[in-house]
Amino acid sequence: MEVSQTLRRHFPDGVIAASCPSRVVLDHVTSKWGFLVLLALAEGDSLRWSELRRRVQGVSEKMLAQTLRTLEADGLVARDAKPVVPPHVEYSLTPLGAELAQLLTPLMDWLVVHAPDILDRAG
Amino acid sequence: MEVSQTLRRHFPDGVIAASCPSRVVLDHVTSKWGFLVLLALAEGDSLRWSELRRRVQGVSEKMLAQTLRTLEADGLVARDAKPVVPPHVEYSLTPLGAELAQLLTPLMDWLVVHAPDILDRAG
DNA sequence: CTGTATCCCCACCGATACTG
DNA sequence: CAGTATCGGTGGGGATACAG
Repeated sequence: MEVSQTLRRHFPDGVIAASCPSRVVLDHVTSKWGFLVLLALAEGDSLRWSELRRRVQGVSEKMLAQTLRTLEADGLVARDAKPVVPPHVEYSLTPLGAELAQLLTPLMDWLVVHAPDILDRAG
Repeated sequence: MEVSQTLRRHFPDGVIAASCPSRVVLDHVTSKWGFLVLLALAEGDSLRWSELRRRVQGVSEKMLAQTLRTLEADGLVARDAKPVVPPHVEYSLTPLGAELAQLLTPLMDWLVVHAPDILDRAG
């Protein structure tokens, strides 16, 4: 197996610099809830706040808000607040976020399929 | 965009259960250093402890050891300690780990390419 | 060279209460 | 409905010293 040409081009010696900007985004994506929020939106549908809370099981209001704000600031998630009462807010992936989510989905697939074996072995 | 058939089959309602075993493995892979350690080994070469420390910039001895033990217990990383003095230990991906790493590499590619834009926008 | 052992902090996160 | 504000604990993780 080989790492990609892209990575080789950026890091010929195989070292990803601690100062590399990708570390920051990696932290966002691999944050406790970032991955699951992006995945929940990966179907392409807009989801309401309450629907997101339901799908990302276990997330608290605080962490959902924080995660959504981070991902929105990163340009990965779009927030659409309709000016009605009671409030109605929809979240969806931006084109950039959709690109990213396409890479996350096969990873989650693999984890779902192999997790039982892995945990059996690990005890 | 659509989530994969695999995810749909496991979670028809789009909800990944909080109790799903994949959450545990997801935590290992998305842990602060798990992703980078797997990536460092993704070239396929065996790496020595000291080489890993060099490539995964910023990791402490404690966290490298802990991460490697977790990944080894998960069957993703193989540890080969040669009975010589001074000690000589090599780490590599298992076939399972190599499968996983193949999904991680394109993700890191994407992050490296897009991180600058994302951070510019996010400030 | 390849780790373990220990101390300790603080940032993450959950729980709860409250608001437009 | 869709959040914000605040408090408190907890364990992840860094620093250091030590060991086989």
